[in-house]
Amino acid sequence: MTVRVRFAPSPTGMFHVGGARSALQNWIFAKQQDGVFVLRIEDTDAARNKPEWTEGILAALEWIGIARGSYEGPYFQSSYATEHRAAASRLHEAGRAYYCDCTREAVQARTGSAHTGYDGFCRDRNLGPGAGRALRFRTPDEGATVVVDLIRGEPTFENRLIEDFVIARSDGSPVFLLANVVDDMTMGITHVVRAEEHLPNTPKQQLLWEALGVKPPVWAHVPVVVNEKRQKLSKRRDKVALEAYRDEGYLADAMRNYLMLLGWAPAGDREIVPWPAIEEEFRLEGVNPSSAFFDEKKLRAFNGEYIRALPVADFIAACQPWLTGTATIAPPPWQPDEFDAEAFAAVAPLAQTRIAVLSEIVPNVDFLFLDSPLIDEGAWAKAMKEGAGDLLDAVIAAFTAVPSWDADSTKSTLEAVGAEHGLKLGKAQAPVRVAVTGRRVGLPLFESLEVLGRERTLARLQAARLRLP
RNA sequence: GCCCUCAUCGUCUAGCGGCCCAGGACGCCGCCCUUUCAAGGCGGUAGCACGGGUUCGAAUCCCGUUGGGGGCACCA
Repeated sequence: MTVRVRFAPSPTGMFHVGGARSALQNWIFAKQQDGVFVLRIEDTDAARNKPEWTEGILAALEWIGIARGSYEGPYFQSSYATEHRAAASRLHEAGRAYYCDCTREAVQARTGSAHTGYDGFCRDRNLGPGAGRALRFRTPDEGATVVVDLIRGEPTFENRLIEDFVIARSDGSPVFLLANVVDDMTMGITHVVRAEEHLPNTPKQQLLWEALGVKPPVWAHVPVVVNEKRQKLSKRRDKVALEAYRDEGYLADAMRNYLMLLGWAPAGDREIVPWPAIEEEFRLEGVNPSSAFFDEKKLRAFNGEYIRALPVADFIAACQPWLTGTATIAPPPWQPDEFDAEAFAAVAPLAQTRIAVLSEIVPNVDFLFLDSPLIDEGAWAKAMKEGAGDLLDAVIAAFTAVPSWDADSTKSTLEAVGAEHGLKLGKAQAPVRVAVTGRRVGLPLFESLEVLGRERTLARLQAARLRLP
């Protein structure tokens, strides 16, 4: 029997990083088992559904390495309504489900609590279908349901504590618990790898599989990804959109590597691991059952490593979206025709070790493509202390006279000028850096000056000098 | 409240009875290198939640406590 797994997101307009992790885990598991990865869009909730959301899911999956065409689907839950309803009536006909006309208020009035579940009031009233009547699954009164889980062993649930839950609403439409099971059945799913938050649903679903006469799948509930407060990552309060990370300049390779290390570690003291090795070594059984904090600091470190490992040409190519702007990435501050690819290429290797996310490329190189640099006033105040004017005058004169405009020459020139003013190079370069780049920190100064050119350098130095007393 | 579940440095983890007075990584802190900042190199900081067992021996097994998380809809 071939292994079939599925990833079944509901379209919400953004792709949750936790979802990306589940998708990746499913994907790898399928690949290792020579199985099939099925994508199913759970679009039955109209409120959570827009056609373009689906495109977003496909694009996000593609970005992290799950390309369209390499998996089965996407299927849409909404197009299986017939199967869902058929299953519901089969369950009813078999006496495994019954109609119930209790309102939530009525149940609460009887049980006196909002959280004790349904009390089985309509179990034996033999109601037929009708307006205001939902279909409930009759759960066993005795015994226990044992969930076989690759990560958690065998969580066991006492059947008598499982309420008679609704499987079809009073308008006849199936509820998630049922639709999800029926879809998995019709798609021949053998292993369900999903987030731990679904564990409490599992006994109910397993009961449904059994009632429908099909052997339940093997489950694997991976731990949830949490925020710094150890709560499940939520789209409302946390940064969870994969797209947001992508647009900030996280590399897909770094992201997927990091995501896979949440709850799992390869053998040996390794963390940055090539994707093929992860695909080979990952084991669902080896996933740590406790929740994992999504640490953006560590993600950044990973990303920096991946950026530095890029051949320069690839690094330059990877920077393009931030150099031009895209539909979702803001354009840089310079005019498009002011961009000079040659100058950028000259400076790219210097930037490569200095940024952790690609979007940081912009503030590092903007001074090259702007008429005048964006001056950081804080940096200006700090660098332009008394004596800066004199120093700049001397630098302007010396730079004007330097025979050859290259990094070595400007460096030794500034060194000499600085010495005359009793300043070491570290101090002397500060005012020049701010005058030319607008910032206190940045790429190596003299290399930057070389690329900028003598005229533009001098012009900026003079402009800065004019601002000084 | 009920059900389920989890528990090694701040964080992600290695460890699956002796190799561990617990290893790696991120972070943080020093030092070196150095034209700023990075990168790189070197060093440091910090942990087996607690209490009982089991065992010659426990981070590793069992029980309990505490703490955290998830779930309890005619949402998915």
